[in-house]
Amino acid sequence: MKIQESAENYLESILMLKNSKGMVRSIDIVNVLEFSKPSVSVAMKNLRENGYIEMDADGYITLLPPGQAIAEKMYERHTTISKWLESIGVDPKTAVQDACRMEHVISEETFDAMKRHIKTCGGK
Amino acid sequence: MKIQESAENYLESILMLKNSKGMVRSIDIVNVLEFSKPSVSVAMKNLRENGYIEMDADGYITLLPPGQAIAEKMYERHTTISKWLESIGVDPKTAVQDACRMEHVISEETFDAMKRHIKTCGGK
DNA sequence: TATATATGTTAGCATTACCTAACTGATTTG
DNA sequence: CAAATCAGTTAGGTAATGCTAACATATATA
Repeated sequence: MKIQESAENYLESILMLKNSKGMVRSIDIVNVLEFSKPSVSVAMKNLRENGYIEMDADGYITLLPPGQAIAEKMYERHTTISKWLESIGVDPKTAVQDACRMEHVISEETFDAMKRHIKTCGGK
Repeated sequence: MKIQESAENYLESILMLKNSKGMVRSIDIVNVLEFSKPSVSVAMKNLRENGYIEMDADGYITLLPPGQAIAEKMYERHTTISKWLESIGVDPKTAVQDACRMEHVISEETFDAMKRHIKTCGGK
């Protein structure tokens, strides 16, 4: 199973929720992503069946190593890109929205180049 | 009909083909995008039915004003982003690939900010 | 206790966007 | 001229990703 854009997004959301409130259930993902409960339920089932997450009897979700790796990668891209967009004058809300799309479509090489560029060129 | 990412891509390809070789038929799009003939045929049918393109009896394609506008917008994004990525050290082939994805997902506001940023900051 | 609320699931559907198989019709070529 | 090639289409299929309806449970509350 090649990891899909939507799966990357769910994993990233799980990590962000874990960071912000410790424990994560499907309903929390429903609330942040604003997808329907069934959509999230099915997505979690897929992530579970493919070894990206684990769920205990109460529905609490843990990222397994492969899921954690993807989540962290997306999270780094997200924060880097959205902060950079803000620094060059994009409205914070738009910056987050656009970072959310860009983070899934760029190559490793492009992201590395962007990081180097931001370091030398900053938001100036 | 809200314009879809794939439609944006087809329209952009039509414009690029028109620029490079004057006349455009479906088969030319098949060759550059490497999609199947039926996929392109159906996509052209949709663009035709929604007033983005026109086709003469011989299958030669013309961009109608709404299609032209979208094509030009995507083309500008494409060239701006891919050149910028190259300028910050991304391999030309990767730069084009990534620009091809990014151009469809960013907002007007982000693209404008990127253009301003490139002007002041260049590739340095 | 009866009901309401919260969480999660299954089943079935819609859309987007690609695919292959099989066809038509026109033109080119041996 | 017969056969091959080229361009395009129609029909039907698949995968990803969302949706609603309906239902199962568990817990909280009037």
